[in-house]
Amino acid sequence: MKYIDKLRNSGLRPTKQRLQICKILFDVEKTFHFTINELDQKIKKQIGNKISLATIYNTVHAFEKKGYLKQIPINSNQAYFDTNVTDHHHFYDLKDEKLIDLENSDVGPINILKKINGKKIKSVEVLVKLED
Amino acid sequence: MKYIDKLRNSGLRPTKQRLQICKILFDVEKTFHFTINELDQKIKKQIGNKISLATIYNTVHAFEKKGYLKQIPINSNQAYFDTNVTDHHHFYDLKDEKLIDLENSDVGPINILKKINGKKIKSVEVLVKLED
DNA sequence: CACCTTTTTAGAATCATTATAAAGTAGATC
DNA sequence: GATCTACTTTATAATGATTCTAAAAAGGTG
Repeated sequence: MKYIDKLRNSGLRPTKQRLQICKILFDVEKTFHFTINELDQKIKKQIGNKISLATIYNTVHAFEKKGYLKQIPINSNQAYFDTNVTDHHHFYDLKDEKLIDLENSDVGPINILKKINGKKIKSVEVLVKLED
Repeated sequence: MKYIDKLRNSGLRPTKQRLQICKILFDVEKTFHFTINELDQKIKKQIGNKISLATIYNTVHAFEKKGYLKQIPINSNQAYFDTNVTDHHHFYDLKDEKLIDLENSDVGPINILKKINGKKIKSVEVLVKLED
């Protein structure tokens, strides 16, 4: 029920596929990071059936637009998404290609002094790359 | 001469193509941001002749590895490189898809409190996304 | 010059992502 | 619940950046 309302309130029809993806993404204790490919695997394993890749892309992008997911800026050959949409940062382990959350309190306040005319700040993201 | 030495000192043979790319990347007052595609265009325009795309990729990656370039972490369909390898940060204008330098002094010190066992910090990069 | 290694190159291959357009479904209206 | 319309899903093709391949070219050393 909760996801039906969530989707309806965002102007997204609560289709079977979207509800299944919601279940996988949001029906867990902890937030997590994923790629489209990893999500596809998870759907196959947990739901049994398969959802078309195009639908997965569509849904993830729709959720991102609605603010239910965010994309994490890293140089990778594929896009990483985060179910934690609160203001926080990341470690990126270059060797394992894994992301680790960095709480805001682990970084401290960041005050951007420079201003750009006519533009406003949408987000401030810190990426800390790790090596061995 | 200076680029010949620079390349030799890094264990890279100073080939015609590498020297031409050095000229374009480092023979200018200001540092700048570029994509492979933009670099390719610039080579065609400034040098006249064409360097194979594969060579441009190879060279840029070699220079990155040697620390003469760095890649900027943003979510884009293509990789952005920076000729400024000093410790600094970026604005990313989401509308224009343009990068703007953010000096360290415009951000202030960032102290990462969290430690990850067995890993050390290679870089700390701040990306500030801008919207209208 | 002769030799060996590194580099360049065109073109093919790869792989994530996006577009297409046909079939299916949700939700409103009667 | 039948009907209609707009929104979704889907398989598949298309795109586009990047990487691979393997043959030709060039650098460097003796």
